[in-house]
Order: sequence, then structure tokens, then C-alpha cells
Amino acid sequence: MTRRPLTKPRKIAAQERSRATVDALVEATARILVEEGFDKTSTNRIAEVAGVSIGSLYQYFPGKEALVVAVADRHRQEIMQVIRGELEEVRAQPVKQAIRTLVATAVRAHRVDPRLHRVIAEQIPQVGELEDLEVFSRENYTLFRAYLESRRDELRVDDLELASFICVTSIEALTHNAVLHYPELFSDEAMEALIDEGACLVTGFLISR
Amino acid sequence: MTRRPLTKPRKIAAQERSRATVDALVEATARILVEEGFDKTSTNRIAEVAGVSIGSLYQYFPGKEALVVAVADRHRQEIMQVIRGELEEVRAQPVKQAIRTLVATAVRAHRVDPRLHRVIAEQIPQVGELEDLEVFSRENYTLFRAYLESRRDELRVDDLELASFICVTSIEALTHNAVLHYPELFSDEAMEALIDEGACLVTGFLISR
DNA sequence: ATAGAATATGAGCAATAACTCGTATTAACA
DNA sequence: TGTTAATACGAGTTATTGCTCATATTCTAT
Repeated sequence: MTRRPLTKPRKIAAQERSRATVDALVEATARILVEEGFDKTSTNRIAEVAGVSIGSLYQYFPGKEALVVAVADRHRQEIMQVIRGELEEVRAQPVKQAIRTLVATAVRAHRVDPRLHRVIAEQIPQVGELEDLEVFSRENYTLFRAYLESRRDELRVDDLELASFICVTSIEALTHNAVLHYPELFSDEAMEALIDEGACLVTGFLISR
Repeated sequence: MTRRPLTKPRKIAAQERSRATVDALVEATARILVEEGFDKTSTNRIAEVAGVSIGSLYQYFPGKEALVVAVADRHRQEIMQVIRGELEEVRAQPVKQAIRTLVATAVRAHRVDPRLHRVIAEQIPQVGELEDLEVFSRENYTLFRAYLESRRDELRVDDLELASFICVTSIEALTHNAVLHYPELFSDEAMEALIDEGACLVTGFLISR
């Protein structure tokens, strides 16, 4: 059987000093990922950039994978911060407006460190045991589905499972793709248009005309 | 300046024998990518699996990148085969039906070796100089845009640039995501539903009600 | 049949990777 | 202050990778 790389931290930093070490390592990993790419991200290099000895690195992380997971996780948390913050208002809004808010939020979320986002999205899946991003994606999906449930009678779709899948996937892809491949769409005016049309796409699909 | 890895074949195979060698190498690369992942895809391993000496590998390919590009390209061609085949009919059809055909085609295209498709989509972007996939994606985009142009007066959108981006991105993401993360959606009945709803999504967006 | 071109081989080198472990340093606390 | 636990260090081991090159085999064509 294949030796599957560990992805969990080796031990928890107890003292202040060591927490700084761990932070430096994670930060360095993120920087290297963004600036030099996944290949160049070796444990030796990480330690070097972090200004930490290679020995210390292995004291807290069992290997490269764990570092990368830590970076991805940190990024995920930052994004969820953004999302949850704006999700409160949505409940009170009428459906059409709510959808627009959701789309706008998706766009905003994608503006959190897009370069890191790109690396994580593109190069991380190869870190097999990374269910985290899966979970991440499902989280949005579930939240959205719950919202649809609460507005069921205003919608023209009946398979909410499928509808959620379609909406979340589309919007996620739209923003994601825009950030990664068409950054020109992220000028302020173009962004407004993107949000409008994205909202329109979903609205037209969900709401009985 | 950084030494950028070559991605073009080193020389063209002239005799039958060498063409077989090249084929074996590309095929082996594809198999390893699918079955063992990108990391395990080393030139040594490729040569081994192909039953070809490492020296021969370097006779035809300057490095790993070139092999991977060859695989991606082969896959792309296979898919374009599928797409172009069905694209003929579309011109004659009324818009609504045409859209459904296009969505159905996208789904079908994604059923060509989905496992390889996944690897290429997820792990290949890190092979920097791979504009091929970009080109690939833009090709669909352009084709679709041209189609919209021809039906302009039947549509409610006016920025066809943006509209194409939204439609192509959404449908691509839908099918892609379905294959990769929700294979249960690819049972035959579920697939029908997916096509219907996908078509509905785009139709509602494009066509004035 | 034979020369020369095309193709194939794989031992082996240089570079780099992941990772260990014995030792040194610092903090915590009695 | 002295003892112990926590933290940090980095030279060095082992494994792997990309890749070369001298040599061997096979094909083509005269």
C-alpha cells in the first residue's frame, strides 16, 4: 500500500516563540507558492525563506503537504470571514436582491489574495488528501441550498438539490474564471456588469417569470 | 533570466519504429498521470512504463513538460472531434434547440476519458508554458460568440462578449464539476436533467422571454 | 552486401529533494 | 539558581530526478 503523506501538524505550538516559528513557516510557504510556484516549494526552501532551520520545520510539520494544507486552510478561513459577514443581510432581503448580494459577495471573496487563490485552485488538488477544499465548496453549497429551501414558494424550480448545484457552480466559476483568466473584468465598472449579469443569470433560472 | 522548459518535441519520428516509440511514450505518460498522479510522472518512470529506454525518451522529447503537453494535446484533439461533429447541426436549429444541443455536446465532450481530463485540468496549469489549454478554452468561447452574433436579434443581451463569457464559463463549469465531483449526476437520467436545467439556465439568460 | 543514417540502450553523473538526529539554546518554574 | 522541558539548529544521509553520452542495434538504399 502506498505511503500516504500526512497533512496534519505534528505538534501544537505551546509557547509564544514557537507560534512565531509556525507562522513564519506558513507565511513563507504562501509566499513561495505565489512567487515561485509549487515545484520550487521545497521544505528546504520554505525553511530558508522563513528564516527557520529545516529541523524546526519538521518539528511542527510532517512534510511539505502539511504546510500547503495549512496555507490553504488559512486562506479558506479568510474567505469564509468575508462570506459570513455579508450573509446576515441576505435573509432579510427580497429574493432578487438577495441573489445579487450573494453574487457580489462571491466576487468580493475572490478578491482576497487572488494570486494565492489561483495557486491553491490550480496546483493544490494534486495534494491528494486535501478534502478541505471539497468541504469548503460544499459549505457554500449547503448554505445556499438552505436559503433556497426557505424561499421555495417563490421559485420555479423544484429540484433544489440540482438547482443549488447549478447556481453555486456557475457563480463560483464565473468569478473564479474572471479573476484568473480575465482580470480585465475586474476593473470597477466591468465588475459591476459582471455582477449584474451573473445575478441575472441566476435570477432568470430560479424565479418563475 | 529563468530557463524555460521546452515543450516542443525534439525531432519528428520518421520511421515506423520510432513512431511506435513516441506513441508508447505518450500513452505511458497519460496512464501514469491518471493512475499515479503528476508527481510520480517522472521521465524515468515514463520510459519504464513505456518499455522504452530513458535515452530514447530524450531523443524525442526535451523533458517531462513536452510529454505532458503531448498528452494534453492529444486529449484536446479527441474532444474537438466530438464538438465539431455536433456543431454542424446547430446552425440550422432554432435558438432554443441549438442551446440545448450545445449543452448536450459539452456534456458528451466531458465524457471522453474524464479521469485524464481531470488530471489535465487540475494538475497541468503548473506546466506554465501551456497556452494550449487557454487556446482550447478560447476556441469554444469564440465559436459560441460567433453563433450569438448570428442570432443577435433574437437575444435580450447586448454585450455579446460578456454574454459569451458567462454562458461558456457556466456550462463548462457545470459539466466539468459534475464529472469530477458529482459523478452521480452522470447516471443517464440525472444527465438528462442536468442537460435540461443547464440549457434552461442559458436560455433564460439569453432569450427575451 | 555494405555504408551510413536512424533509432535504441542504460550506466552513471550532477542536482536537488525529503527528512533525521545529536547537539545547542532558550524559557518556565520550583 | 538550577533543573527540566520546550524549542531551535544544521550538517549529513538517503532517495530521486532530470538528463548525457558512449555504445549498440536496426533500417534504408545503393
